[in-house]
Amino acid sequence: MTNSIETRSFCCPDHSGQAPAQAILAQAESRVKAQGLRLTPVRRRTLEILLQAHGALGAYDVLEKLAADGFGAQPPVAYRALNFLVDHGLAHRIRRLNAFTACAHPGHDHRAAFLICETCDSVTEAPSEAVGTALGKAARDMGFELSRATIEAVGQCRDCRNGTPTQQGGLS
Amino acid sequence: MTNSIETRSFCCPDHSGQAPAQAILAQAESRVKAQGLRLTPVRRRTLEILLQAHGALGAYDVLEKLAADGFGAQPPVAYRALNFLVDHGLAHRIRRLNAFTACAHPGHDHRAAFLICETCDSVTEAPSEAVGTALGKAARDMGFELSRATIEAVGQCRDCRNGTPTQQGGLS
DNA sequence: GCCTTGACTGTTATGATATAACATAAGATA
DNA sequence: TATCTTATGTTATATCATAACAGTCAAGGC
Repeated sequence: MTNSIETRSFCCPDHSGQAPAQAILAQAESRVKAQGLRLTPVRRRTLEILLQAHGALGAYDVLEKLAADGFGAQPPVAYRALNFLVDHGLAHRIRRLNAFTACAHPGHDHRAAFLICETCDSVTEAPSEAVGTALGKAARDMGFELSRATIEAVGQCRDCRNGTPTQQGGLS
Repeated sequence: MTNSIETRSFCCPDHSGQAPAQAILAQAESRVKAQGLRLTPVRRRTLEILLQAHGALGAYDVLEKLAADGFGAQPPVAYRALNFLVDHGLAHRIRRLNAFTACAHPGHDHRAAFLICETCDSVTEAPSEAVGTALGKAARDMGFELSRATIEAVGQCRDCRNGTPTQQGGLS
């Protein structure tokens, strides 16, 4: 493996270094507090785990890491923390993978679209204003009032198309 | 329950009568045969079950009905048939619901978007050319080559917004 | 301070969804 | 019919997710 952090540019550019993750954590902390909620140790650690992962993690992967850190070792521990993060815009659920990923752009509400690479399993959040607009229109044309949407694309990421596939499924 | 078939106009208009379902089955038969494949009894019956359902059905719901008809009663029986239908464009998988629904427009390949009503659980296939185009562009801008996508919207359907909610989760 | 209250965590138990692996049967082809 | 391929059925197990309840902790009122 010759993958320096620099060669893995496609997946999670925002997470690659230490600083951005710290920044996101701090941002999450204040954002959550502003809503009168608490970023408790489990929740904070869960977010850290997601931020450190390049790609999405299953709930049981997260659970394993939480348990190793001394938190509870039963599924509800992980699911509760993950659902909290998802409910408050700090993480996303990737349904196709039965997995979760940290939100790359917390702080502003947004419709998210995900690009899932079949070769390296990376999951990238793509800007999706236009997609959301188109979907909203299609729904409205059918008399449907849209509240939220899941948009997940499967294909091949830039790096893998360029012949520099990297294994990014787990922690870095 | 006073729901005549007519009042349930939002969900699956194409499936509501007997004739369209028969037409879709016939179309499926020839389409599959043209590809050198077979629409075997389990597969055919599975498609019928999906066509008769207003809304999406879970694999175990389908399995139960198949078993009642004398087919195998173990999960792989249902999953194999369902996966066959999905792989050949005769059904769709609704990931948010862990469920399956018959394709409303078989015969032409298309990107499908689904509108899932939170009130009555109906699942409607919406035209999604524009959504697909927007998503394709967003992906291309990130160097991602898109092969297929899951687009699922959650909200409230026309009937439920108009105050005529109907229970449409299962068979008619 | 300390007590109440509500939110959070941990645990047990179970439910729901999905697939691997292998044996048998049915269709197609020569 | 012999053979090959595809499909079906079964057993067993993997994987994902939640209900329900008991104990714990933090914040605000007294």
